[in-house]
This record gives sequence, structure tokens and C-alpha cells, in this order.
Amino acid sequence: MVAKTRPKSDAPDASDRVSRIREGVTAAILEHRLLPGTKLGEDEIGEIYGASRTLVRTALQQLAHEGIVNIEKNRGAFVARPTPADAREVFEARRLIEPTIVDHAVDAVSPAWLDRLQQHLAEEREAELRGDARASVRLSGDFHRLVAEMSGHSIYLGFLKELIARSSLIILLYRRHDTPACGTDHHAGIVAAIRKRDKQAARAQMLSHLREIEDELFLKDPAADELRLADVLGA
Amino acid sequence: MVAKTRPKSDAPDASDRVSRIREGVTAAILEHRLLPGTKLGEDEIGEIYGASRTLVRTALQQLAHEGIVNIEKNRGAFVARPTPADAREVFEARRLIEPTIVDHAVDAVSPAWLDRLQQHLAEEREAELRGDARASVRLSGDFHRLVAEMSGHSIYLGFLKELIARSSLIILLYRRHDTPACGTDHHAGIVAAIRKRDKQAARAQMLSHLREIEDELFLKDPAADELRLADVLGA
DNA sequence: CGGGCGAAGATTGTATAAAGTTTCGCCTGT
DNA sequence: ACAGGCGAAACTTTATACAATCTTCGCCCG
Repeated sequence: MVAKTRPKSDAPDASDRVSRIREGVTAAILEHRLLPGTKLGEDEIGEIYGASRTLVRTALQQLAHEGIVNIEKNRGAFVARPTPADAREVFEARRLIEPTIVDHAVDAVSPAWLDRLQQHLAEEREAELRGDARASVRLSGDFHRLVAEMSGHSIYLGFLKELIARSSLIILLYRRHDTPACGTDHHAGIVAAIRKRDKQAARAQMLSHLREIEDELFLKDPAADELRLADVLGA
Repeated sequence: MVAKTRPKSDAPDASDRVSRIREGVTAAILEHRLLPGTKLGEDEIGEIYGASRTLVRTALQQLAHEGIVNIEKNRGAFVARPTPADAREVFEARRLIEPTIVDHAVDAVSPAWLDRLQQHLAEEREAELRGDARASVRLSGDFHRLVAEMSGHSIYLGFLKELIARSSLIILLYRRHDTPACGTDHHAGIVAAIRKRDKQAARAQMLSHLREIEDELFLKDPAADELRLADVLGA
């Protein structure tokens, strides 16, 4: 055997040690186990994952580039705390990009993809029935990522990954307390439109879905934002 | 003197040592001093910039995230070699995002910004008169970045930075030999539309500008692409 | 004479140690 | 009692050393 050279696919995040750290921290942040503003000490994380600070640092830098971690010089890394202005920018970008993504997803539709979408919807419904808010938020993001993968556009996929990560943080920060699990039905509707290869409907449903998510947020002026952080930290 | 603590502004890329490396390598790549596929040895770069491998590695990882450098495990870092498919994706993304960006730029128009735009056009014209192709490509990218900064949307700005970097690489790889300096007039037209606060015209001109750039490229099927690389390397 | 095996060299990945900076507590002086 | 400054601890940053991996070149065998 000549060599098991990984053919050409530079597996974006697979079995690397740094990827495991990155994904672990990402999951912790997106599932709200780590609150915005929390300090992410290098020793601390290294201890948890049994890695040296070199690897932890690499992972944190990647997360900083994704926008869910802020690195302050000589201070350390902290979980990002998106402002309402950030939130509006993120959702505006999603409203711009995601309708185009579903367009391409319709072009790329296939039985295999439809199966995966259907399976994902089942997972979402199950998590919602369990009342597992953490899993629901994560799966909701995964749905959008799945559609982006389906579109086959690596650029859009990369951008959307960033936007989804930030969105999850934003939703967990600014969601109104009373909002129920938002959007599983919407996701089903989008899948239905994709199955029917109806671009018009798919775009429209994606757009209204994103609007509803944003409308369910409580985005006040940045000044008052500080108060909310105080609340969070005080709790 | 107490301390020269940089007040609070986390200058995104200013006086850091790693930023200097990143910008130096970026400039070298975008100005075609480093050809696609060129290996970027860590020791080599470290020698040039008088930095240790730790800093070089950090810079290369950032460049990899920006998409203009590929890092292969245990092999090293190489200047990215976008495929024609990559090129199409990049320009599709630009056609999607940039019209929206000019929209916001029109909203944010001010005398100070108009001055900067005007000054930039002058620089572009000067470089074109000198026949300085390297400077022309760089300045052409800078124009789009300037408009994005003007829009005030940090998300779009971040995305566009990546797209511009990749675009420069693509243009230098796939440009038809005969194409003249493309688009300085277009840029002037876009600025004129911005000055008149005419969103419709600004969007339209930006879109056609991007289309013309892409039309001036020679994007053949990926199979033949290998041949062209051989040509480049043989030269 | 061509092809495959193997050891030496080089390069990257990882860990550890030294250096600089910030932060926080404590102490002193008013 | 309180404000201000000194000092130590903790952390990040940077550099260096070690280990693992890949590439290359030479040699042997078919």
C-alpha cells in the first residue's frame, strides 16, 4: 500500500485534537453551559481535554475568528457577548444569504438528501417533545447548516457556520422568556418546499422563518444592554 | 510615564508582530510575488520577519482561515490554488453581498467618506497610468473594502475581506492575458451613484462591475486546470 | 535498466520553560 | 476611614527543545 494519504479532502474538522477542543467548547457555548463573558482560561480548558496550552490556544483563535469568542490582548479569551447591533447585523446577513442557499439546495435535491432532512426533522421533533431546550437550539442551527451543505457551496457554508454560531449565542441571550420552541414547523415547511422543488416557496418560507426568529428577540439599545449583563452575572 | 497601554481599541491588525507577518505574506500573495502552490516554510518566513515559528504558525493559521493559504497536515502551508469552481462560488457570493453593501454605503454617505472615495479613485488612476499591475490589483480590492467599511456592517466587511483576498488570487490566476486594467471607470461610476444617493444605480453598477470582472476570467473545467498550473510553474 | 525498499535529512506538530503584562490584595500615609 | 501606591500572584505571550511524520536520495534486487 503506497500511503493512506487522505485523498484530497482536507477534512475540515474530524479527528484532530484541536478540533475536538474547538467543538467541545463550541457545544458548551451554544448549549448555554458557558455564559457570555465567561473567561476561558487556557490551563483550565487544557486540563479538561488533556491537552497542552498550545492546542487550546489554537482552538481559541479559531473560535475567535468564528466570532463566538473574544480574545483580549494579555487578558485572555472570553465567551463573546454580541450586542443588539451585532444581532441585527447577523440576522440581516442571514436574511440575505439563506434564501439563496435554499435556492441552490432545491437544485441539488435528491432522495438521499431528502432522507437526511426528514431524519433531521424527526430529531428536532423528538427533542422538542422532550422539552430539551439545549438540544433544540443546537438542532435548529444544524438544520440550517444541513441545508447549506446540501447547496454544495462551500463559501456560503463557511459564512453560514459563523452566522449560525453567533445566532445561537444571540438567541440564548435575547430570547423573550415566553417564546416556545420556535420554528420546527417552519423547518418542515421549508423541507416540503424543497421536496416540491418550489424555489419561490422555499425562499419565502426561509425568509419569513428568519424574520420570525428575529422578531422573537428583545433587542434594545446597547446602553441598557449592560444592565442585562449585570442581571445575568448576578444570577 | 505610567504605561503605554493601548487604551482599549483592540486594533484588529495594527502593530502586533503576528499581524505584520500576516499582512506581509498577504501582500506578497495578492501582488503575485508568491505563486499559488508555493510552499510557505515556517522557518523560512520566521527568518524573514525575525520571528519565531510560534508567531509564524499563528499567522499562517489565520491566513488559512481566510482561504488564501492551505495547510496540509504534516506537510506545511501552501499558497492556495483556487479552482474554477471556487472562483465561481466566490464571485457568486460577491454578486450577492456587494449590492447590499453599496445600499448601506449610500445610507452612510458623508462628505468625509466621499473625500476618501475620491482620493482612492485618484490613487487607482495613478497606478493605472504607471502601468503598475500589482498596485492596480491591490487598489481595486481596496476600493471594495473601502465601500464595505463605509457601510458600517462588520459582518459584511469580514466576509468581503475574505472574498476580496480570494478574488485577487483568482484574478491573477485566471485573467485573460489581453484584459486591460479592469474597472477603474466602473469604480468611478459607483462613487458617482453613491454621491447622488441613488441606491438603484449603485447596486446596478456594482453588479455589472462584478459580472464584467468575472467575464474577463477564463474559467475552464477543473480537469484542464492542472495543465494551467503546470504552465504557471514551468514559467 | 527499472522499480521498490530503507535510512538520512528536513519539516511540522507538540510540549515545556522563560519573559512580560495585567490584576488584585494589602499596606501605608493622610 | 479612605485614597493611592506598592508588590506578589496568575495569566498570557513568546521562545526553545523534543518527538513524530514526511520527503528525498541512494542502494539493492528483480
